[in-house]
Amino acid sequence: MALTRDRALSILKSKGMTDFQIKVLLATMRIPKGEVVTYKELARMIGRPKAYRAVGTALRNNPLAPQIPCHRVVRSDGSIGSYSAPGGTRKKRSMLMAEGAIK
DNA sequence: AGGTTGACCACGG
DNA sequence: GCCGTGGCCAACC
Repeated sequence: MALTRDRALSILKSKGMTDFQIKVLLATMRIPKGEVVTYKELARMIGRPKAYRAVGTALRNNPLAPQIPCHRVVRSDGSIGSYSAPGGTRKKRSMLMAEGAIK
């Protein structure tokens, strides 16, 4: 069963996350399977176009991976980026390949 | 209140 | 492709 936006919001809030972190994670939820966005694009989506570095810091604490698909966020130069959830960057790459998002 | 730490970016060399 | 440098921003100590 898919995680609804409202349910995610209440969980994240109960974790004591900041508004910035919550906005990042909610925006990440909107990335469709089979697509990727960059950290920079994600920053622009939440109205903080220059906070792309902080976006990475926020995703690092994603308590709902991979239900909130932070593995679909990659670097602007096309490289994979990192992944702190169980399985690490290797897992990130394999999930993206399984979704057909990357080579 | 100030310094440090990152799942980053752009530009060079 | 690699590495260094300066810039950026939120969280953390």
